[in-house]
Amino acid sequence: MLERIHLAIVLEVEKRGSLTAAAEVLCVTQSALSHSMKKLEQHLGTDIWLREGRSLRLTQAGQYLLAVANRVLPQLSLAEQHLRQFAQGERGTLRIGMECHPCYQWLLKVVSPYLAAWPDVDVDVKQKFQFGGIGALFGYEIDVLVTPDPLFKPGLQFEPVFDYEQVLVVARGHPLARAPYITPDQMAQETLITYPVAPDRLDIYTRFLQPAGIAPRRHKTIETTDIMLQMVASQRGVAALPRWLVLEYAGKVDVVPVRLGLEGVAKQIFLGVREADLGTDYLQAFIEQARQRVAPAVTP
Amino acid sequence: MLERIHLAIVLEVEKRGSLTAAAEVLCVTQSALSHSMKKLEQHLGTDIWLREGRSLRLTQAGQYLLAVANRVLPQLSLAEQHLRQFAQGERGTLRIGMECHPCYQWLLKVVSPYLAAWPDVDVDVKQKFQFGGIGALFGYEIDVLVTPDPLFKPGLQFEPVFDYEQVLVVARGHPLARAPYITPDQMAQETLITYPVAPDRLDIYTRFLQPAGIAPRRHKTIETTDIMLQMVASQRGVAALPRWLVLEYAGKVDVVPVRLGLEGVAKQIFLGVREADLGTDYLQAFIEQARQRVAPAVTP
DNA sequence: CATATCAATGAACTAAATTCATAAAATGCT
DNA sequence: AGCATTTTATGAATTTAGTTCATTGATATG
Repeated sequence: MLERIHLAIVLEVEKRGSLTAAAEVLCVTQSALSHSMKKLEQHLGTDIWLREGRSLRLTQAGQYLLAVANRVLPQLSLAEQHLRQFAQGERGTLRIGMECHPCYQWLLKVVSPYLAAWPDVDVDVKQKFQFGGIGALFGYEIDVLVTPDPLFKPGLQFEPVFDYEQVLVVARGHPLARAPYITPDQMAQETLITYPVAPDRLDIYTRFLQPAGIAPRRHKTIETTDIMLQMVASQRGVAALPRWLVLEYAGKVDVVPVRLGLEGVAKQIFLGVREADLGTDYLQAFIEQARQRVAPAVTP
Repeated sequence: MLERIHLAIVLEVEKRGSLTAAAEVLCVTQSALSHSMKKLEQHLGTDIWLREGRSLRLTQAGQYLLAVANRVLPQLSLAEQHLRQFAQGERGTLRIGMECHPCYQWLLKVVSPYLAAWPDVDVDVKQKFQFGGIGALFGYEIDVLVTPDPLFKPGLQFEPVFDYEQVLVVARGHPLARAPYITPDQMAQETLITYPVAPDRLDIYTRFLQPAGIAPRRHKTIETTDIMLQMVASQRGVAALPRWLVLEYAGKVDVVPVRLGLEGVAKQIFLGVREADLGTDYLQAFIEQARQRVAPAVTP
């Protein structure tokens, strides 16, 4: 079989001019090279070199083999280099899962400096998971989960990366727009617009309406934040979003945030990872990057 | 070191789904594969597979390695296939040396069917040699020498491929055009046009003029056959060429052949090769092709 | 013409790969 | 649930392959 060593020998002999010199570079004896190549020649049924006195001259087959060596050997050493980068966590694909719709805006701000700092790492963002975000993490579908619901299970590690307040968003002209805060019963007359997820995963239900036994007049779902806010601005309904996100849109869309209840609804976003991956440099670096961006930038 | 076998294992495990199945295909035991890959993993410092129960799932590094395998392995097997073709003389470059200017026309007729029959063989034609045609053959500059002057030396083999008559070419309106043959003394008044080679390699000198102690009035040299015949047609001189070549040009240029002396000058063209190369299929095939074209085609 | 250098070669040796035997874990089947 | 089967991992034994050593023959070099 044609092996890597044969290509290396042909290349090195051509570079150094003799078997003896090549042997030195390859850290074996001249005899070893002679035996190796003789075996290859027997296997192929053709000589690689013409033996002219005490020097070697490539045959046509040898010249071809040299061309192959020049082409293939760099591919192998590059592959090894890349694999070593994988080993040291300097290269890979970071697959991020999102279980928190509005966090996308925040994620973009984390990802862009991260990509600059880790040129050999690709980032992939996924939003749909067959068995939920935790399942995707366990099943190696994703490497990081961005979620407001940490689930402390063995093998996983969750870490809070930022706190924010979930608020009600209403149009500037809305009757509730000037209230310091709203009470659950005030929602009974409103149309609520949310992302299309189960109500038990929406804080406005679990932490505001359900405890008071109130339901909104109507409930519509919309996928994208932009359209959702357009709808709110045009008085088609109200929505619940992070305060920082509302403030970011303040200049573009005519909406205002209102506190949910006297105390407000406080939230945390967590980054979940597999404990086994904690040694991976580029993953650690991502968590670090996310932590630094603890206060989401707000355009006043 | 990353070896061919490692790539083969990764590829085959992915194709068959298990180490055990791959081992069977690769004709070794499952244990051997397990040991091999463990060693590679230790060398690289990263796992190739995630061991999940009794099945293997590629890690990111593993997926990369698979991609490398898919790219590199075909290159290696193609290289082996080509080398085996070199070995069996089914592939190579046939470097032809020419020591006989007018033979070029003949060569083209041999080469074109040859190339069609041997698609994996390249043909290269050379006309200048530092140490003469024989030297080029010995020095592996060329593989075949087309020459009218065989030199029977040990290690070389010459074979006649065709006979022809060297004739004088004169314009149709030339005084000698109607003679059945010319004598050396008739040349004393003529301008002789030849290829630019030493006179002792021109038959008209060595076998016609010199024996009679005659020299032509003038001697001009021209590189190409076409121009040479144009010159002859326009009465600027006479030339010596193979009869078949003159007949080929008969339709296009107004020249006629005249025998040199009563007996004419008979010539043979030989193909010279190194004896060591006689086993090479594509070389043998070339000689065979040349032999079949023993009578140069003549357009009447 | 002596000396040094280089490739080839056979035998001895060494290291590496492979097998064998077996364990541990997990899947599938009754 | 329990048993048979399948799969990977592992340590020791074995075999194979590769390497070195010692030497020869050929050929440049001074």
